Amino acid sequence: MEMDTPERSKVGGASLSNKFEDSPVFSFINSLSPIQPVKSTYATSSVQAYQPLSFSIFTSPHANPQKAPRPQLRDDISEAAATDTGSNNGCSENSAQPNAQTALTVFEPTKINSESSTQCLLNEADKCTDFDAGSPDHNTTCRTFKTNFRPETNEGPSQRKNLFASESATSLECKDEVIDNDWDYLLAGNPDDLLICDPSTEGEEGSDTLVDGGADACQFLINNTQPSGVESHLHLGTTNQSPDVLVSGTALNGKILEKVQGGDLSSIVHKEESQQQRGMRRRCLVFDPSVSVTSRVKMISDGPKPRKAPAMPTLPGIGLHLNSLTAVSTVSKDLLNVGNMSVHKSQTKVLVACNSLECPTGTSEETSLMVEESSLAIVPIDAVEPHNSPKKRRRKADSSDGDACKRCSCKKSKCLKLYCECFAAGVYCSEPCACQGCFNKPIHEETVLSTRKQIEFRNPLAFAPKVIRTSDPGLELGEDSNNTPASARHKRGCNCKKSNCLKKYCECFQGGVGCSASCRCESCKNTFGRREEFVHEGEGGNVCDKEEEDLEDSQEKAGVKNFDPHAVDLIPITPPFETCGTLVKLPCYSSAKPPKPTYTLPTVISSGLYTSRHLINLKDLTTPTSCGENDDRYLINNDSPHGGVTKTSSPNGKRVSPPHSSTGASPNRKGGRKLILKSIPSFPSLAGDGFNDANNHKSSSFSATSITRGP
DNA sequence: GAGTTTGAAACT
DNA sequence: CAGTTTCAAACTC
Repeated sequence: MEMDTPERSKVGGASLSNKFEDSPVFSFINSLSPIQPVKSTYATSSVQAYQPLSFSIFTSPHANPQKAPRPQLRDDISEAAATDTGSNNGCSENSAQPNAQTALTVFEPTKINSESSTQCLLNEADKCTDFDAGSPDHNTTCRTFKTNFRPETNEGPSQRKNLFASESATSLECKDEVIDNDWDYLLAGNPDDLLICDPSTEGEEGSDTLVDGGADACQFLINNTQPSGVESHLHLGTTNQSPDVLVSGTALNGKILEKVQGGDLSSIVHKEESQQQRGMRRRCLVFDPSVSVTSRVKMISDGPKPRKAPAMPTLPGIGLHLNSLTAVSTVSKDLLNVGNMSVHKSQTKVLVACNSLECPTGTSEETSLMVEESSLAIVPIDAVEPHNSPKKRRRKADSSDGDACKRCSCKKSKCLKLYCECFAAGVYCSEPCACQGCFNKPIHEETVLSTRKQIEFRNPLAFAPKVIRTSDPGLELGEDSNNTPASARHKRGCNCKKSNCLKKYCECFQGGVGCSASCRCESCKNTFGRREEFVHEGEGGNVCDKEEEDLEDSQEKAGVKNFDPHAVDLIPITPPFETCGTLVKLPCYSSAKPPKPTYTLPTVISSGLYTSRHLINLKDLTTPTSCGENDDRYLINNDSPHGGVTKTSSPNGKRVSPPHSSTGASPNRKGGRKLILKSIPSFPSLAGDGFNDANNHKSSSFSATSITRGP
């Protein structure tokens, strides 16, 4: 295609990092790119935005892979693979199988919303640019997930560093391998779709902190094929590919699979690196992100003894803070626009970053999940970023469109009290925060933990989610079972007097749940269910239908956005989106009568954990606004005797209700993917049993993260 | 953007 | 445990 030249140029340029010129990778790339590296002129696309990042990995200036003709790339790759097959070139040591037939397909592009992906990508790019590019202190990490996660994957390359979805990525793949950066690349066919840049990954394997280089960070580039007909785009996986195949492919010991798919055809290049040679390091694999994630998770448990993460590793990068995710007020929109999600895994850690378009200006929120064998932590990637930086402020301002990205603004609490939403959510403050004198940072980890412990000692439920959605409220709340399906209740109950539980002052209302018997509110008019009616819920639901209309105005005023539960069906759930967006907000359906489909987003989605060792909070994986059903989607405890999908405790102590039998049947789930977090430690309490509990689950820790697609 | 209102958290 | 104070978010102008 006409695009070939530029792309190749880009690729070549990218690969031509000074640093790596001598590397075999470089050679390989060259072989792939006959065209002399040229400074990329493709600046427009998001890809470009990423490029700096991607290249930063190699510490070289970047070329920008823009729309490179996928086919071309693929072809190149295939050729390279074929060529390399006989060679020791790291890129395709093992069997490159140019033949699409053999390609492993993990990914189903068809269900992904290409536009969304694209858009997200663009945003990502911006974000990358915004956040990372300029932050010398931060490891630039741009991550984008554009793929679907699949639970099936059992194994993956133990350490994957980067997945590049663009041509450049492709070229880089090989290079990387040689370089011994431990990067794994996932090549997604559509460069637009995916781009992951993780410069940080340069650390040695086993390096503890992402900050340090994110040494082992595993990043996935997942990409969605763009139906747009970009035939040239590379696709990962095809619709019908069975996960098994993928699994097997990934399962190859020490083998690196590089898969490039273009359209229907996919080619896979298997790279095999003997573990003896590279130990855990495995190279390029193009595959479904889910696989990656899972693999990583698995690795965590299997991997070398996890080192304690020092300070919170934070990768500045593109990402969506889980926290911010909560802020999304327009769920459906957001879901559609879901940003990216990337997972970084070091031997002992997994970093997951989600980006969403929610942050319009690239003020994206970045959240990273760090997982260690014994712990799971979600931390804002940019947590270490200084607060109040102009950049941050700008972001915050930019997020004015909604709650997205909004974080704390503590002035006196040092972000060490529950006043601080970040702290309360179990996450470190990050760039979007406008706090002053903040101690809620990785560098003050001990202080944070001790404070947290102190607070928990005082109130064991202090860090528990304020709002719990469950299909069995009674179960969650310890209340008498009232059979209110999927109703969520404020765990502690509000105490509103003047807001009538119609404003965000009311935690119940904010959480999109009705007031419960535990509330002490006055003149409750909570549209999600009034306290007075709570007692009647068991009889028929608690929603005040008759007042709904009148209350809608109130909700709107309160910033509560209407959420169309059915929108989910419309949303092509890409893992990233789904993961991010859904985590934040998913429609809750009551088996009976759904509460008014209005949801409010918590300002901060708690999902983090401070400690490297202890799982702190993922509570908002099952965000307050999410229902148990959704929770089930995301949190699954395989260890559970219930067959893997059972009540799982969120890190934040939020319990996840087992999926209803009906859940699977939910139309909404149809075609949906699930993100499964296995064995997430239960209540993250640092002080009490929760802690132990978490430890009990420690073994499994983040055993699995995946999104499964429904039938 | 500044000031007010609100209710949770913290304190006594 | 109750009352008061402190705090930061939510809200209003």
